[in-house]
Order: sequence, then structure tokens, then C-alpha cells
Amino acid sequence: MDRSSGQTLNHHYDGGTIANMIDCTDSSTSESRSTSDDQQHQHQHHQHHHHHQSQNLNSGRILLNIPCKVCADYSSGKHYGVFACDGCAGFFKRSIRRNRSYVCKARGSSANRCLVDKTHRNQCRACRLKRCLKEGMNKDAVQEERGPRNSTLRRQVAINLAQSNRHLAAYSSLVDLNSGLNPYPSFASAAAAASATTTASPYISPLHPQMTLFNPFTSSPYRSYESPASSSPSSSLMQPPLPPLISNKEMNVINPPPPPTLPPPSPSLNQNGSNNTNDKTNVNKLKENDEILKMRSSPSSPIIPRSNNMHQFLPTSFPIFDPSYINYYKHLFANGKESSLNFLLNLYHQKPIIDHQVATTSVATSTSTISSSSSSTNSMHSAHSSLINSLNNHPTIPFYHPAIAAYSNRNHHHHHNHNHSQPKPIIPINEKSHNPTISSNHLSSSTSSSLDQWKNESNSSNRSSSSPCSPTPSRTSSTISANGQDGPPQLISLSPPSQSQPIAPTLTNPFGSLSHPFGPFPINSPTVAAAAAGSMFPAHVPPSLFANHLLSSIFINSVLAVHRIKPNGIQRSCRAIYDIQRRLAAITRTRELALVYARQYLLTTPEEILATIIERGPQFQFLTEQSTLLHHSGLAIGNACAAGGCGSGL
Amino acid sequence: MDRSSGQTLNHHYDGGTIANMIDCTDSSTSESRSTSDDQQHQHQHHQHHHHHQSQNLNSGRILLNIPCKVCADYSSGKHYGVFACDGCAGFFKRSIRRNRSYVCKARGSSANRCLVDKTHRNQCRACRLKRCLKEGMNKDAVQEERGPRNSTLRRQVAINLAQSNRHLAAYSSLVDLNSGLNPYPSFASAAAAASATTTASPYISPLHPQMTLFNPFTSSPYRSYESPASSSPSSSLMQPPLPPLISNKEMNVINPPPPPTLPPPSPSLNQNGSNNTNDKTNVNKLKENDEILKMRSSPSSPIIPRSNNMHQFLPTSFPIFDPSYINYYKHLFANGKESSLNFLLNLYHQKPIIDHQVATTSVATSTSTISSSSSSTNSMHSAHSSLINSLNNHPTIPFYHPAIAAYSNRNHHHHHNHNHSQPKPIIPINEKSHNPTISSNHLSSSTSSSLDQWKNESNSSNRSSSSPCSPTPSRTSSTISANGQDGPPQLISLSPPSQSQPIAPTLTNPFGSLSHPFGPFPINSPTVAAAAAGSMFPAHVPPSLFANHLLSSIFINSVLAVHRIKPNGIQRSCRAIYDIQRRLAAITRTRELALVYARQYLLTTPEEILATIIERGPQFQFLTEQSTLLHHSGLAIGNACAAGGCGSGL
DNA sequence: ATACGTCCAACGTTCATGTGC
DNA sequence: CGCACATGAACGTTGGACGTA
Ligand SMILES: [Zn+2]
Ligand SMILES: [Zn+2]
Ligand SMILES: [Zn+2]
Ligand SMILES: [Zn+2]
Repeated sequence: MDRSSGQTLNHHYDGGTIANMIDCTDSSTSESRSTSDDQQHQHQHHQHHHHHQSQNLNSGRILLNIPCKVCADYSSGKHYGVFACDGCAGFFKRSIRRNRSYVCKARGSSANRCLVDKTHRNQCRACRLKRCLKEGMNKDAVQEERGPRNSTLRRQVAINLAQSNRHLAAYSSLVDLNSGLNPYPSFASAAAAASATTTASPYISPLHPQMTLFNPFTSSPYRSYESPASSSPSSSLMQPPLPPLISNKEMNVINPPPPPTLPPPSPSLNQNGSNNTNDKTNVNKLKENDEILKMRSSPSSPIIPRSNNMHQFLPTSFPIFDPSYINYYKHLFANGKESSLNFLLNLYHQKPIIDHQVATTSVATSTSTISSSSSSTNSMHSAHSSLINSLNNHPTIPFYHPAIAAYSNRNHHHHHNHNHSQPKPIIPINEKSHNPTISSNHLSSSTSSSLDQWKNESNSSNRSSSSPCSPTPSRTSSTISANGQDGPPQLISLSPPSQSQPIAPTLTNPFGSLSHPFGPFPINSPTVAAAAAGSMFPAHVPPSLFANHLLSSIFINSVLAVHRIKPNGIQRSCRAIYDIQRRLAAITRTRELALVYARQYLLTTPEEILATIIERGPQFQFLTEQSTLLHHSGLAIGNACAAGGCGSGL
Repeated sequence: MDRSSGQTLNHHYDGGTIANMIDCTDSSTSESRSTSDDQQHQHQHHQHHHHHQSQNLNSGRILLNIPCKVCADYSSGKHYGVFACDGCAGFFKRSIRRNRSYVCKARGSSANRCLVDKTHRNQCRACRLKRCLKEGMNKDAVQEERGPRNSTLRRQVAINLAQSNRHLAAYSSLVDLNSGLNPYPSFASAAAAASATTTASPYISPLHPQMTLFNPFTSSPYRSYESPASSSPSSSLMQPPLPPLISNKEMNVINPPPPPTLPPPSPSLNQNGSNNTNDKTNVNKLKENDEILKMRSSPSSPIIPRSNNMHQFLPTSFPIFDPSYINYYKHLFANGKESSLNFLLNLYHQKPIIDHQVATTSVATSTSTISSSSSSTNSMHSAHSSLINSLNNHPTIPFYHPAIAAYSNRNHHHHHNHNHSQPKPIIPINEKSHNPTISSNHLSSSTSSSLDQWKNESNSSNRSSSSPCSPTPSRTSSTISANGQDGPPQLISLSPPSQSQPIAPTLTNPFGSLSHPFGPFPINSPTVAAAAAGSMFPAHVPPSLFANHLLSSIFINSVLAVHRIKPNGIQRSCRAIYDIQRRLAAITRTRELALVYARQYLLTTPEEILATIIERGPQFQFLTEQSTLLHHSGLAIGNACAAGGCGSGL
């Protein structure tokens, strides 16, 4: 086993030959550690009773009090046989794996004797590596490189479609096909369609380079609500600096570097440049080269000039499902990954039935104070403006975001000189709001074997003759009536419809729910973060994609209310999402990655999402720790999947 | 370290056929091995050359000469139906359990044809999994995730104990100590008190041996509601066999084998018996011997005759906290298990203030159809009977249990001949019920620095002079009024107080909440399991002890409503818990371990818990389990503890 | 004993950031 | 400045050790 080759063993177990041998090799410094292994063993056991390990305050990272044998930094455990810090471990791994050989630049008597400590360890690679080897780091413990964890996306879709095809066939056998239109198109055709346009994604299209501090999604109507974060330090509390809201990767997508910088594909790999020193670099170059070739050879990827009109490259329609089959969609989402695959595929490959008749999502309290664009042709954007509206005005919106909790626990991370002697109260939040899209009124249909069980009962009467995916909704203005309840349709049932309780500005809401005591600008209210921090669990978040992420959840549920979205709508939605992100980020001082994912959900083709889901499962990448967390708890698989992530497709 | 054993193994097999084969394949890596191991290898190889199975010297690991059918490494026996190594077995388990799907990165003709052997098995997970399946590994043999082991739970408690001192110190500096009574007893004194009576628990006291199929907690008043599971096969569905509800361990506690079987402590360890074949057994024997010695030498552990009167050995009082500081307790619970340990300590070591005036927990719908013993002297039991009552009657109880979800996902696992061709509907549940103990009406107090912020505002007027842990509640009959709301006190606010909506027997609950369409006997209703299966998330479970386990959570919250419990109450509570367990187990066909833990919580004294901690404390105090748990989680410590712990105090 | 399980140290990758050219 | 590469903190994975029925 590779692992077994750890030097560790030698040092620890034999106490004799090998350790002595190694110690003999480096007699100069080994005095402090020739006793080292055995004595250190004793020492460590002794230390166990004291402060053997110290935890980083800001993260789950554990650092031991044992110093790195190379640089005397805090080690994070044994690496390659010795106690070493992460940096030295990584350095050793990279050096060994790439077969690097460094040369000390020092001359004279100080040659090869550079000081290697925490602050100087990067000064001389040669001496650092020498020190690593001298301290006994085991080359053989460096394993071979493994494959990438997630792959380049679109290519692999077609590979796995056959499997999904069988899966879907089981469903399609249950479907009562009328009008000859298969509501579940076979994956073979889907694969063909996908492969036809593969790697030709126009969504990786450039925009105008803009100020990074402003909303990159062109002129937002919400800009008037932007808090001048940099201009006005009027807030009473000194706040940590706002992190960048958009990652470099996303910024490269929406606002890429100058397009003609694609290097010409190298005809020969060995001529790739002067700094290729080994094979591995060549392999990487090969991959890059392949990518470049693909992008070049893709039939429909011209060199797109910079433009603000990103939407011209978006798909012309983005059909969403029939709300009368909302229960079936819920089932698909609840069933985990493979079903959401079908969901996404159906979502993309079906023709929109409700062609130009776009549902307008009506919110209970639909006086949009923000949106100037709640036009009926853009229901997605309307949903999002209502989302922001709710976020601003409504007292009972479930206000959970993990970053907020993280914020209140880590908020003084960057500012050690603040007074944080008193612990922040962690206050649970009792939420009263419910998402109607996950209400359950279909318990009785569990025994029926056809897809009719998934029909929304309130709408099934006038839709029984239509195909599940080609319905004509009876009323287009209310797309979600999850409870089968008559009355005003609600996108997000944030409150009792009549609002019998006035919104108390104080905190003693008799409903017990979190009230937003601020106005429409909740940015600098510290109570929000403190309050939301107590909500450890997402309250009524459906077990779907975007679970655990409230705002993404709201987003995805608002998507369910949309029948179509046009490119313009996608852009506007991104704008809205960015606005939400900025508001939240102003509170939490984090990047609010969930909303980045929400944008990516919009800006990514379903094929891309599909490929990612195939590879990673429906989880946020940064949330997989939760599944690890749940791995230790007693939850079952489905729960772990749902609770652990179920995040955005990308 | 332990890992070194792997290397040893590889080397000592090198002379064999398989090793030669492997060495031929990857000569590069084997050549680079240190020469120091070669001698060892020769030696061991000679030793074990002709044995079919060999055991590593350093561990009990046994490797066979049969190669892994997947990667040709040495197998350690059959895993999931085929001979496989540990790595492939674990990989298969993880992949199946997490429902992963991988995509081979290879292109062209070599796609999905990656070499899978010992050294390359980690290069392509897709091909590895494919190979696993091809070789016949059985997906169905992968079981569900189990809960954390008891030892893990103990260690976590130990870790949290170490932290709680600091945590509590931060609070105690803020506490205005009046009457000279430190409301936070130092852990040193607590430890001393615990160690004084350590392992002398009279609670490990025998009972009458009873039928295992009946409730071992004597005659339950709920027995009339028991479904004659074995006698009446009247249920339409053939159900899988009910697992044993009580582990052998627990049964030994409550109903032990004949008591005088305590063996005399062996004076010499080397004479321990004939079946000690190695050191490991001797070590275990040493531990056992030590235990026996301790039990014998404990001053107050007489040989207790079998008796039904277990309660005579229970503590006479079981004081619970002041409800006026309920918010503080909530905070403690929200902060994770470290705080809940304080909870336990405070809970036990404080004198009951409300001495004989036991609070009666009144439930909103308090017409107990089950309990014949809702006497005022047993509030704990009353809480539990109301729990059962709610479980039976109430439509809006958050009905989540991981085992239920697990059941519906795999319910036909053991019975292949059932028809399960149609997929089970997974139906999300929209829950309306809220746990009042985690309601938040204390947002405004986040900036106050004293413990007064934790005071329940509705009760704080007449309690401001009392110590946080020694209050005199103003009204004893309503212990929890979490919202600061006047009106009927609610233990678990399962419904709107006035019940404006009649409980609809159908499924079209306008509230969108899960209704129990069955009567008071929900045992054989398949819709319950199906419906509850959709509830992936515990709705409003506080992030406390027993998080993720609804019923335990309800239990622990009901504890908050109890000021005292008498031995009789503990027994009756165990009865009630068992009843709940049986009902749930009838649905889920699992053992419902969470409720076993709940009983242990009752039957174990805080001294026992503490003694275990102290006993193991120095050993585990600085271990890295928590770090590993937290290492991958972006959550802060408290959250991770709360989310990952979810266990009973023991 | 076998074959499930969990646990966790020590591997791995990923990617924002830093640094030198 | 941009580019290319190195760095290391933060997660994810693996498999040997050990618990349990
Ligand atoms: Zn170092
Ligand atoms: Zn140097
Ligand atoms: Zn194998
Ligand atoms: Zn492959």
C-alpha cells in the first residue's frame, strides 16, 4: 500500500534500525530529534493532557501544537511520515510528484544552508526540499496523481444517458400518452440533441468588462438601492471588508478576458514552451490544448465580440413544467439525483406548450417596492423582484442562510482588535412561513400506479386530457396552488393572507417568527445576522435541489412558477440575484456562494448542469462537508443527500 | 503507526505469486522502495509463505491469498458478495450509499476501459465502480448508515466537556451572582462529586425477567393500545418482521442475567483463562477486571435482588431548570453538546427549588386519550403521555424520523418477492407545527451583555432577583411560554391554540400540513411511512442533543417542561418511550435507536455520564475526532456539534 | 468467523491568493 | 499591468483499524 510506505511507521515502530539509520544520516540537526522519535512519542503523550491540539478559531481546521519539523509552523498532523504543516506537505508533494530539483541560490559558505522557518520557507526551495528529506519525509508516500474529481462537463453526458434512458423508460411505460407526444423524450434523442451542440455553449460569451465593484449585470433597476458600501462609512459598526461577490471563474464567464487570447493549438507538445520541465506539465498542456482545440473546432463558437447583450446567446426559451404536475416534479426532486436528472432533461428538451402566455406570479403582498420591471412578459424576473420584495418587507420569511450562521460565529475573524468578549447569542428562529410548493396534499395517491397520482388535484379536472407535459393551464396567473386551496394564489406563502397581525417593528412578534425590524434596507442591521445565526436548521426547506439554502430555495421555487423565460429574463434575473447577493453579503460579509450558484443555474445550460450532477451528485460542492457531517450522524442516505447538499446543479 | 502495517503486509507477501504479478506490472514503484524493508520482507515472507491466510503482526487484520476480484490486491474476505480488498469494499460502499455516479475521463477507444489494479485503482473511479459491479458486488448488501457508535458519542461528550468549562466561564463572568450561590458549579467540584460515586450506579439494577416481547417496563397503562403485532395478522400488508426493540445490552441492564455471576477479580492477569490466546484479549480482560474491581470496591453497590421496583434506586429528584430562563437554556442547547453537558450538570447538581410543587405541563389539546396517569406528581410522564397523545391525534406534529425515510427507501430490501414495481411516492411534508422552545422572541437582547437577556420576558418581572439557576417561577403550571405570549401554555405548540381549522380527516389540509388520517392506532398505515419519508428534514428540531431525531427531540424538549421527576416518573417515562418506540418500530421495522438513547438518558445518572467522561477524559480530551468531524465542515464548532452529535448523553 | 458497520489519519484535489517575471 | 506558476487553506477520498451482530 502506498500509505504503508509512510516513514512514520519506521520511526514509530521499530525504534531501531531505520530510525537510527536516518538519524545517522543527518547528524547535524538530529540531536534535537534523534531522541526525537521515541522521546517525542513520550512527549506527545505527555502533551495530550495539556494543549495537544489547538483549533483554529475560524474554521474546523485543526492545528497541533507539535511544530512542523521542517519549518516549525504549526503542524496539522503527520504528512509523509513526519509532522509537518500543510504548506510543507504540499510543497513536498508537488516537488516529488513533478520530480523537481531546485538549486540553492545562496553562494559561499551559506550555500544550501538557508534558514527554513515559517516566514522564510519560501525563500529557497532547494533548502526547503532538502530539509523535508532530511527530516524524513518519505518520497514513496507520495502517491500518483489521481483523476480529476469533476470532469469537464458536457462531454460525459452522452455516456451516461443510456442508463438514464432505462430509468426513464420505467416511467414512460406508466405514462398515458395522448396526442402521440411522449412527455418523456427518450434520452437517446436527448443525447443526440445534446451532443449536437456540445461544447458549443454560447453562454461562455463575453461581456463588456466592467467595474468589478458594480453589478456586472448591466444597468440594474435595483441600483438605486445599492448601499454605497465604500463611499459611506456612516454605519455605526465597523464592518469587515466585503468580500468579492463574484468569483474569478464566474467573472471570467460573464466578463472574460479578451477573447482572442486563445493560444493557437500547439502542433507539437514538446514545443510548448520553455518552462515545461517535465511530463506532467506536458500532460496538462495536452489537456489545455485539447480544450482549445475543441473550442476552436466547435461549429458554432465564433469569436464573440464583447457585448453587453449576453442574452443573445442564451436559449430562446426555457420551458418549465406544467404546474398541474407539480407533485410529480416534487417527487422527482425528492427522489434525489437521478430523478432530478430527468427533471432537468425534460425541462430543457421539451417544447414550451404555453407559448407566449407567460404566467405572472402573484405574490401575496405584491406591492413591489423595488421592481420597475414586473412586466408580464418576464415572469422569472417578476418572481425575483417579488422575492426581493419579500425579503425586504415581509416579517415571516424564513431567513436562513448558512453564511449568516457562519458569519456570526466567525465575524471577528478578520478583526482581532474588536471587542468580542461577550459571546454572540445564538437564537433559534421559529419560522412560520411555509413554502407552498412542498405542501403535501397527495398522500392518498400513493397507491395509484399511474402518473395521474401526481396531478395536482385542484387542477386535474380540466387537464385530464392533456399530456403531462403539454397542458393548457386553466388559469395562467396563478401557477402554484399547492394546497389545492382556493383563494389568492401565493408564490411564497409568507404570511397569513389577511395579515391579521400587523408587522410589529419590535422583536416580540406574537407569531414567534423573525421579523425584520429594518426598512427596505436591511443591510446594516446586526440583529439580522445575529438572529439568523441561530437558525441552525433550514426550517421548511423542501428536500430538493438548493435545500439548505433558503434563497436558492426560494429561487428554485420561483422557477417552478415560471412557464417560460426569455433571455432577457435570465439576464434580469441575474441582476436580481446579484442584488440579493449584495444585500446579504453586506450583512454577512461573505460571498453568498449560494446565489452565485443560483446565477449559474440560470446561465448554465441544462446539459452542463446535467453533467455536473452526474459527476458530483446534486450537491453544492462547498456543502459536501455537511454530508460528511451527516455521515457521522445517524441519518439515512436519502436524508443525508437531501440534508447534505442537494445544492445547485452547478 | 497503524498504517505501517499495510506496508508490512505488502512486503511480506512479495515473494508470493500475486505479489510477483503485481511487481511485474508496476516495477517502478516497487523498485523505489527503501531497502530497509527488504529484510523485513524476506523474513516475513518466509514465515507465512505457505499459509493460506496470514495475520498481520501489528493488528488483527487478516488478509487472504485470494486476490481482490476488482483490483487484484489482497482481499480480506468476501465483501458484498465477492472477494475484495478493504479499499474496494469501502469504495463500493461509499459509492452505493452516496448514490454516486462517476464518469470516466478517458476518451476515445480507451473510454471506460481504464486499468483497475492496486496502483491504478484510484485513477478512475468510474471504471473502478464499473468493475465492482461487473465482478458481482451486490448493491443490496450495502446497508444503511448507522448511527454513531456509543464510544463516539462518549468521546464527543468528553470533548465538549473540556470545552464547556471555557464556554461557561465566559458566561459566569457575566453572571451577577446573588445569594453567593454559583449557578455554574465548577467542573472540578462536579468531577469530584462524580468520581466519589463513580461506577457505583445503582441504576444498573436488575428487574424481574420478563417477556421480551412485552414492554419490559412493567405494566404500562398504554398496553391497552398495543397492537397485537404477533397475534393478529389482520393487516392487509405483509410486513417485515419486527426487529428487537431492545438491545441485548440494554436488556442486560434492565433485566440482567442472574446477578451473582460477577466473577471474582483475577489476582493475576496471566491466569485469566484458557481462551486467552493473545495480548489483545489480555488487555480486554484487564479492562474487564478493572471494571469488576471498581464495581466491587464501590461503597454503595450492594448486590441488589431482583425487583420490579427499579425506581427505588433512582434519584429522588430530578430537578430541571427555571423556565424563566428558558431562553438561556435554549441558547445552551443551541450551542451544542458542550452546553448540554452543562445542562446535565446543572440539572442534576442543583437543589430543586420548586420542591414538591410539580409543574403540570398542559398541552393545547390535553385530552389524553391514552394516559391514565396524568397526575400532577409526574410531569415527565405527563409530558410523554401528551407526546404520545399528540403523536396519535394531532395532525400537525412534525413527523420525522430518519428510520422512516430509510424504511420507505429500502423497505422491500429484505423481501424480494413483494411487488414493488411501482415507485413509492416521496411526498414532501409541509409542516406547520413549531416547537416553542426554539421560538425567537429575543432578538432584541442580542446586545445586552448580562444574563438578563436570557430571561423570558413575560416572566422576568418577578424573577429578576433570583439566580439564573435557582429561580422561583411565578406560575408553576405553565412552564413554557416561549413566545412570551399569554394564553394557554403549550408544551408543544402543535396547532393554533384555538384550533380554528378542524382537523380534516382527508389529506387536503388547507394548512398544507401532514395529517394523520388514521385513528389513534397509526401502526399499520402505510401512508404514514410514505408521507414521513418525504420529510427529509426535521422541521423545527432544535440544534440540540438529539437533533435529527425528532422523537428524542420532543423528549428532550418535554424535559424542559418538567421541574422534577421522581423515580416513578422515570420508570413511567421509560414505559412511555418504549410505547412510542414500539409504535414507530411497527411502522419502520427498525429498532428506533434514538428512543433507546432516550431511555438511557433517563436511566443514566449524570454522575455516570460524568464518570465516564472523567474516566476517559484524559484519554480523549484532546483527540481529533471532533476535528475530523469539523475539519470538513464549514460550520462553526457549535453547529457541527449540534448537527453531528445528535446522540444521547451517553 | 464472517461480514456488515463506523472511525479517522493521511492521503488526495481545488482554487483564491501570492509572487516573480 | 498580465501571465504563469507556486502556495497553502479548505475540502474530499481512501483504506486500515476496530466495533458489532
Ligand atoms: Zn512546515
Ligand atoms: Zn538555500
Ligand atoms: Zn480491490
Ligand atoms: Zn475510466
